[in-house]
Amino acid sequence: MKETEAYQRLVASGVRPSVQRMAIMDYLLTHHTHPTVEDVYRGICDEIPTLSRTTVYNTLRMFSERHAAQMLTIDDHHVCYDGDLHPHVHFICRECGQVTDLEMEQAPRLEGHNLVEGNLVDDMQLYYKGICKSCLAKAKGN
Amino acid sequence: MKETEAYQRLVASGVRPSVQRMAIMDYLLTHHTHPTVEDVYRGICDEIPTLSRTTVYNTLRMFSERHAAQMLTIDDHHVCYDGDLHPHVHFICRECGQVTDLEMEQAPRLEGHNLVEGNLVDDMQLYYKGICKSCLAKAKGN
DNA sequence: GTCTATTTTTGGAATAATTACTATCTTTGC
DNA sequence: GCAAAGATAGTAATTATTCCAAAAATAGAC
Repeated sequence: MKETEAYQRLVASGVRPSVQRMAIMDYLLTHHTHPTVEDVYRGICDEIPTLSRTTVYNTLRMFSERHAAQMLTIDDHHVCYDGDLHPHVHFICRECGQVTDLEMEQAPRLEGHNLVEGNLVDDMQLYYKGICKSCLAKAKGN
Repeated sequence: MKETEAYQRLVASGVRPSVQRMAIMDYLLTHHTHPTVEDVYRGICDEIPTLSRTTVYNTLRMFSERHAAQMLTIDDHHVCYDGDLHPHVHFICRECGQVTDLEMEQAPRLEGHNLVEGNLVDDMQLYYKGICKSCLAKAKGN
Protein backbone atom coordinates (compact mmCIF):
# COMPACT_ATOMS: atom_id res chain seq x y z
CA MET A 1 0.00 0.00 0.00
CA LYS A 2 2.67 2.44 1.07
CA GLU A 3 4.56 1.86 -2.13
CA THR A 4 1.72 2.98 -4.37
CA GLU A 5 2.19 6.16 -6.31
CA ALA A 6 -1.09 7.49 -4.94
CA TYR A 7 0.10 7.05 -1.36
CA GLN A 8 3.42 8.67 -2.12
CA ARG A 9 1.79 11.65 -3.81
CA LEU A 10 -0.57 12.25 -0.90
CA VAL A 11 2.08 12.05 1.79
CA ALA A 12 4.44 14.23 -0.22
CA SER A 13 1.67 16.82 -0.43
CA GLY A 14 0.94 16.71 3.28
CA VAL A 15 -2.42 14.97 2.88
CA ARG A 16 -3.40 12.14 5.19
CA PRO A 17 -3.86 9.04 3.07
CA SER A 18 -7.38 7.87 3.81
CA VAL A 19 -8.92 5.11 1.73
CA GLN A 20 -11.11 7.58 -0.14
CA ARG A 21 -8.26 9.95 -0.88
CA MET A 22 -6.04 7.17 -2.13
CA ALA A 23 -8.77 5.82 -4.37
CA ILE A 24 -9.39 9.28 -5.82
CA MET A 25 -5.70 9.96 -6.35
CA ASP A 26 -5.21 6.52 -7.83
CA TYR A 27 -8.01 7.20 -10.26
CA LEU A 28 -6.33 10.40 -11.36
CA LEU A 29 -2.99 8.70 -11.76
CA THR A 30 -4.34 5.82 -13.82
CA HIS A 31 -6.82 7.74 -15.99
CA HIS A 32 -5.31 10.44 -18.11
CA THR A 33 -8.73 11.45 -19.35
CA HIS A 34 -9.17 14.74 -17.44
CA PRO A 35 -12.10 13.35 -15.48
CA THR A 36 -14.86 15.43 -13.97
CA VAL A 37 -15.99 14.92 -10.39
CA GLU A 38 -18.76 12.74 -11.72
CA ASP A 39 -16.31 10.61 -13.72
CA VAL A 40 -14.16 10.02 -10.65
CA TYR A 41 -17.21 9.27 -8.53
CA ARG A 42 -18.56 6.74 -11.03
CA GLY A 43 -15.12 5.21 -11.42
CA ILE A 44 -14.62 4.34 -7.77
CA CYS A 45 -18.08 4.02 -6.26
CA ASP A 46 -17.94 0.28 -6.91
CA GLU A 47 -14.77 0.00 -4.91
CA ILE A 48 -16.14 2.21 -2.10
CA PRO A 49 -19.90 1.72 -2.12
CA THR A 50 -20.59 4.29 0.60
CA LEU A 51 -18.68 7.00 -1.21
CA SER A 52 -20.34 10.38 -1.30
CA ARG A 53 -20.10 12.86 -4.14
CA THR A 54 -19.36 15.55 -1.60
CA THR A 55 -16.21 13.70 -0.62
CA VAL A 56 -15.07 13.62 -4.22
CA TYR A 57 -15.80 17.33 -4.62
CA ASN A 58 -14.00 18.25 -1.43
CA THR A 59 -11.07 15.95 -2.01
CA LEU A 60 -10.36 17.03 -5.57
CA ARG A 61 -10.62 20.66 -4.55
CA MET A 62 -8.18 20.04 -1.72
CA PHE A 63 -5.79 18.23 -4.05
CA SER A 64 -5.69 21.24 -6.32
CA GLU A 65 -5.18 23.61 -3.39
CA ARG A 66 -2.22 21.55 -2.21
CA HIS A 67 -0.94 21.22 -5.76
CA ALA A 68 -1.34 17.46 -5.61
CA ALA A 69 -3.43 17.67 -8.80
CA GLN A 70 -4.48 20.30 -11.31
CA MET A 71 -7.95 21.75 -11.54
CA LEU A 72 -8.84 22.58 -15.14
CA THR A 73 -11.47 25.19 -15.90
CA ILE A 74 -11.13 24.88 -19.65
CA ASP A 75 -14.75 23.83 -20.06
CA ASP A 76 -17.45 26.34 -19.17
CA HIS A 77 -19.78 23.53 -18.13
CA HIS A 78 -17.75 21.62 -15.62
CA VAL A 79 -14.44 21.59 -13.92
CA CYS A 80 -12.14 18.64 -14.50
CA TYR A 81 -8.96 17.36 -12.93
CA ASP A 82 -5.57 16.14 -14.00
CA GLY A 83 -3.08 14.17 -11.96
CA ASP A 84 -0.27 14.98 -14.37
CA LEU A 85 1.70 17.82 -12.83
CA HIS A 86 4.19 18.27 -15.65
CA PRO A 87 3.60 21.50 -17.56
CA HIS A 88 1.61 20.72 -20.66
CA VAL A 89 -0.98 22.39 -22.85
CA HIS A 90 -4.64 21.36 -22.80
CA PHE A 91 -6.90 21.38 -25.79
CA ILE A 92 -10.69 21.27 -25.74
CA CYS A 93 -12.88 20.49 -28.71
CA ARG A 94 -15.89 22.79 -29.03
CA GLU A 95 -17.70 20.04 -30.85
CA CYS A 96 -17.34 16.94 -28.65
CA GLY A 97 -16.06 18.60 -25.50
CA GLN A 98 -13.12 16.25 -25.10
CA VAL A 99 -10.05 17.56 -23.35
CA THR A 100 -6.69 16.27 -24.55
CA ASP A 101 -3.03 16.97 -23.86
CA LEU A 102 -0.85 18.66 -26.44
CA GLU A 103 2.56 17.30 -25.65
CA MET A 104 4.52 19.00 -28.39
CA GLU A 105 3.41 22.51 -27.54
CA GLN A 106 5.49 24.49 -25.14
CA ALA A 107 3.72 25.05 -21.85
CA PRO A 108 4.49 27.91 -19.49
CA ARG A 109 6.37 26.67 -16.47
CA LEU A 110 6.70 28.04 -13.03
CA GLU A 111 9.97 27.88 -11.15
CA GLY A 112 9.13 28.01 -7.47
CA HIS A 113 6.96 30.92 -6.46
CA ASN A 114 6.85 33.88 -8.71
CA LEU A 115 5.97 37.54 -8.47
CA VAL A 116 4.37 39.00 -11.59
CA GLU A 117 3.48 42.69 -11.53
CA GLY A 118 3.29 42.44 -7.76
CA ASN A 119 1.04 39.36 -7.72
CA LEU A 120 2.11 36.00 -6.38
CA VAL A 121 1.61 33.41 -9.12
CA ASP A 122 1.50 29.76 -8.09
CA ASP A 123 -0.18 28.19 -11.10
CA MET A 124 -0.24 28.68 -14.86
CA GLN A 125 -2.46 27.05 -17.43
CA LEU A 126 -2.45 27.31 -21.17
CA TYR A 127 -5.64 26.32 -22.97
CA TYR A 128 -6.15 25.83 -26.68
CA LYS A 129 -9.68 25.62 -28.05
CA GLY A 130 -11.00 24.52 -31.41
CA ILE A 131 -12.11 21.44 -33.28
CA CYS A 132 -10.35 18.15 -32.68
CA LYS A 133 -8.90 15.81 -35.24
CA SER A 134 -11.74 13.31 -35.18
CA CYS A 135 -14.49 15.92 -35.31
CA LEU A 136 -12.71 17.47 -38.30
CA ALA A 137 -12.72 14.07 -39.98
CA LYS A 138 -16.43 13.60 -39.28
CA ALA A 139 -17.21 17.05 -40.67
CA LYS A 140 -15.33 16.23 -43.87
CA GLY A 141 -17.28 13.01 -44.18
CA ASN A 142 -20.54 14.92 -44.61
CA MET B 1 -24.55 55.46 -33.96
CA LYS B 2 -22.83 53.81 -36.88
CA GLU B 3 -19.52 55.31 -35.90
CA THR B 4 -19.46 53.71 -32.47
CA GLU B 5 -16.85 51.09 -31.83
CA ALA B 6 -19.55 48.68 -30.65
CA TYR B 7 -21.42 49.01 -33.94
CA GLN B 8 -18.24 48.54 -35.94
CA ARG B 9 -17.24 45.46 -34.00
CA LEU B 10 -20.62 43.82 -34.46
CA VAL B 11 -20.84 44.46 -38.16
CA ALA B 12 -17.26 43.35 -38.68
CA SER B 13 -18.11 40.09 -36.92
CA GLY B 14 -21.21 39.52 -39.01
CA VAL B 15 -23.64 40.19 -36.15
CA ARG B 16 -26.74 42.27 -36.72
CA PRO B 17 -26.48 45.36 -34.57
CA SER B 18 -29.63 45.34 -32.46
CA VAL B 19 -30.00 47.77 -29.59
CA GLN B 20 -29.38 45.01 -27.05
CA ARG B 21 -26.30 43.73 -28.81
CA MET B 22 -24.82 47.17 -29.15
CA ALA B 23 -25.43 47.92 -25.48
CA ILE B 24 -23.79 44.65 -24.46
CA MET B 25 -20.83 45.17 -26.75
CA ASP B 26 -20.50 48.76 -25.63
CA TYR B 27 -20.43 47.60 -22.03
CA LEU B 28 -17.60 45.20 -22.83
CA LEU B 29 -15.66 47.86 -24.67
CA THR B 30 -15.95 50.44 -21.92
CA HIS B 31 -15.50 48.18 -18.89
CA HIS B 32 -12.23 46.32 -18.80
CA THR B 33 -13.29 44.52 -15.67
CA HIS B 34 -13.92 41.04 -17.09
CA PRO B 35 -17.61 41.22 -16.26
CA THR B 36 -19.82 38.23 -15.66
CA VAL B 37 -23.21 37.91 -17.32
CA GLU B 38 -24.75 39.34 -14.17
CA ASP B 39 -22.40 42.34 -14.23
CA VAL B 40 -23.31 43.14 -17.82
CA TYR B 41 -27.00 42.68 -17.08
CA ARG B 42 -26.90 45.00 -14.07
CA GLY B 43 -24.84 47.51 -16.00
CA ILE B 44 -27.32 48.01 -18.80
CA CYS B 45 -30.73 47.10 -17.42
CA ASP B 46 -31.29 50.77 -16.58
CA GLU B 47 -30.70 51.72 -20.17
CA ILE B 48 -32.88 48.88 -21.49
CA PRO B 49 -35.47 48.21 -18.80
CA THR B 50 -37.03 45.26 -20.60
CA LEU B 51 -33.70 43.48 -20.95
CA SER B 52 -33.72 39.80 -20.13
CA ARG B 53 -30.85 37.87 -18.59
CA THR B 54 -31.38 35.23 -21.22
CA THR B 55 -30.55 37.76 -23.90
CA VAL B 56 -27.32 38.64 -22.15
CA TYR B 57 -26.41 34.95 -21.81
CA ASN B 58 -27.18 34.22 -25.44
CA THR B 59 -25.57 37.32 -26.79
CA LEU B 60 -22.30 36.98 -24.92
CA ARG B 61 -22.08 33.34 -25.90
CA MET B 62 -22.66 34.30 -29.52
CA PHE B 63 -20.03 37.02 -29.33
CA SER B 64 -17.47 34.49 -28.17
CA GLU B 65 -18.46 32.03 -30.89
CA ARG B 66 -18.00 34.70 -33.54
CA HIS B 67 -14.77 35.84 -31.90
CA ALA B 68 -16.28 39.26 -31.26
CA ALA B 69 -15.34 38.86 -27.58
CA GLN B 70 -13.47 36.38 -25.41
CA MET B 71 -15.13 33.99 -23.00
CA LEU B 72 -12.93 33.42 -19.95
CA THR B 73 -13.30 30.26 -17.90
CA ILE B 74 -10.55 31.13 -15.46
CA ASP B 75 -12.95 31.13 -12.51
CA ASP B 76 -14.54 27.81 -11.60
CA HIS B 77 -17.64 29.59 -10.32
CA HIS B 78 -18.68 31.72 -13.24
CA VAL B 79 -17.73 32.53 -16.75
CA CYS B 80 -16.72 36.07 -17.58
CA TYR B 81 -16.15 38.03 -20.77
CA ASP B 82 -13.56 40.34 -22.24
CA GLY B 83 -13.95 42.68 -25.16
CA ASP B 84 -10.21 43.09 -25.52
CA LEU B 85 -9.13 40.79 -28.33
CA HIS B 86 -5.43 41.51 -28.17
CA PRO B 87 -3.48 38.54 -26.80
CA HIS B 88 -2.86 39.08 -23.11
CA VAL B 89 -2.52 37.01 -19.98
CA HIS B 90 -5.24 36.84 -17.35
CA PHE B 91 -4.61 36.53 -13.66
CA ILE B 92 -7.13 35.46 -11.04
CA CYS B 93 -6.71 35.91 -7.31
CA ARG B 94 -7.72 32.87 -5.28
CA GLU B 95 -8.50 35.15 -2.37
CA CYS B 96 -10.73 37.90 -3.78
CA GLY B 97 -11.60 36.31 -7.11
CA GLN B 98 -10.69 39.39 -9.14
CA VAL B 99 -9.52 38.85 -12.69
CA THR B 100 -6.90 41.25 -14.02
CA ASP B 101 -4.80 41.60 -17.14
CA LEU B 102 -1.07 41.03 -17.07
CA GLU B 103 0.16 43.26 -19.85
CA MET B 104 3.85 42.61 -19.49
CA GLU B 105 3.67 38.86 -19.75
CA GLN B 106 3.96 37.30 -23.14
CA ALA B 107 0.71 35.79 -24.31
CA PRO B 108 0.45 33.06 -26.90
CA ARG B 109 -0.84 34.42 -30.17
CA LEU B 110 -2.61 32.79 -32.99
CA GLU B 111 -1.87 33.70 -36.59
CA GLY B 112 -4.98 32.84 -38.57
CA HIS B 113 -6.16 29.30 -38.18
CA ASN B 114 -3.74 26.76 -36.93
CA LEU B 115 -3.36 23.00 -36.95
CA VAL B 116 -1.78 21.52 -33.83
CA GLU B 117 -1.26 17.77 -33.74
CA GLY B 118 -4.09 17.46 -36.24
CA ASN B 119 -6.50 19.66 -34.29
CA LEU B 120 -7.78 23.00 -35.54
CA VAL B 121 -7.00 25.64 -32.93
CA ASP B 122 -8.91 28.92 -33.10
CA ASP B 123 -8.36 30.28 -29.60
CA MET B 124 -5.64 30.28 -26.97
CA GLN B 125 -5.81 31.46 -23.39
CA LEU B 126 -3.13 31.70 -20.77
CA TYR B 127 -4.25 31.89 -17.18
CA TYR B 128 -2.14 32.67 -14.14
CA LYS B 129 -3.54 31.96 -10.69
CA GLY B 130 -2.39 33.03 -7.25
CA ILE B 131 -2.74 35.86 -4.75
CA CYS B 132 -3.02 39.43 -5.99
CA LYS B 133 -1.03 42.41 -4.89
CA SER B 134 -3.68 43.89 -2.63
CA CYS B 135 -4.57 40.60 -0.94
CA LEU B 136 -0.87 40.06 -0.28
CA ALA B 137 -0.74 43.48 1.35
CA LYS B 138 -3.79 42.71 3.49
CA ALA B 139 -2.25 39.40 4.58
CA LYS B 140 0.93 41.16 5.64
CA GLY B 141 -1.10 43.65 7.63
CA ASN B 142 -2.31 40.91 9.96
C1' DG C 1 -6.95 -1.73 25.13
C1' DT C 2 -10.39 1.97 26.29
C1' DC C 3 -11.78 6.78 26.18
C1' DT C 4 -11.88 11.34 24.36
C1' DA C 5 -10.77 14.74 20.88
C1' DT C 6 -10.05 15.48 16.23
C1' DT C 7 -10.54 14.55 11.55
C1' DT C 8 -13.02 12.64 7.78
C1' DT C 9 -16.96 11.12 5.47
C1' DT C 10 -21.75 11.03 4.43
C1' DG C 11 -26.08 12.46 2.35
C1' DG C 12 -29.82 15.33 1.85
C1' DA C 13 -31.06 20.05 1.42
C1' DA C 14 -29.86 24.51 -0.41
C1' DT C 15 -27.80 27.54 -3.78
C1' DA C 16 -26.35 29.60 -7.92
C1' DA C 17 -25.30 29.62 -12.71
C1' DT C 18 -27.00 28.41 -16.86
C1' DT C 19 -30.17 26.53 -20.34
C1' DA C 20 -34.75 25.19 -22.30
C1' DC C 21 -38.77 26.57 -23.94
C1' DT C 22 -42.46 29.24 -25.64
C1' DA C 23 -44.74 33.41 -26.45
C1' DT C 24 -44.15 37.96 -27.94
C1' DC C 25 -42.05 41.46 -30.40
C1' DT C 26 -39.20 43.30 -34.28
C1' DT C 27 -37.16 43.43 -38.61
C1' DT C 28 -36.74 42.23 -43.43
C1' DG C 29 -37.92 41.29 -48.14
C1' DC C 30 -41.43 41.24 -51.27
C1' DG D 1 -48.84 46.15 -45.83
C1' DC D 2 -47.96 41.33 -44.99
C1' DA D 3 -45.75 36.94 -44.31
C1' DA D 4 -41.51 34.83 -42.81
C1' DA D 5 -37.44 34.98 -40.33
C1' DG D 6 -34.92 36.60 -36.57
C1' DA D 7 -34.44 38.46 -31.88
C1' DT D 8 -35.99 39.14 -27.17
C1' DA D 9 -38.42 38.24 -22.90
C1' DG D 10 -39.59 35.70 -18.93
C1' DT D 11 -40.50 31.77 -16.47
C1' DA D 12 -39.57 27.05 -15.53
C1' DA D 13 -36.27 23.45 -15.41
C1' DT D 14 -31.78 21.64 -15.08
C1' DT D 15 -27.25 20.94 -13.50
C1' DA D 16 -23.04 21.53 -11.03
C1' DT D 17 -21.58 22.60 -6.78
C1' DT D 18 -21.61 23.82 -1.87
C1' DC D 19 -23.57 23.82 2.84
C1' DC D 20 -24.41 21.73 6.91
C1' DA D 21 -25.18 18.66 10.62
C1' DA D 22 -24.85 14.04 11.92
C1' DA D 23 -22.32 9.67 11.75
C1' DA D 24 -18.10 7.23 11.29
C1' DA D 25 -13.30 6.63 11.53
C1' DT D 26 -8.91 7.69 13.34
C1' DA D 27 -5.24 9.21 16.54
C1' DG D 28 -3.31 10.15 20.89
C1' DA D 29 -3.45 10.01 25.93
C1' DC D 30 -3.84 7.37 29.75
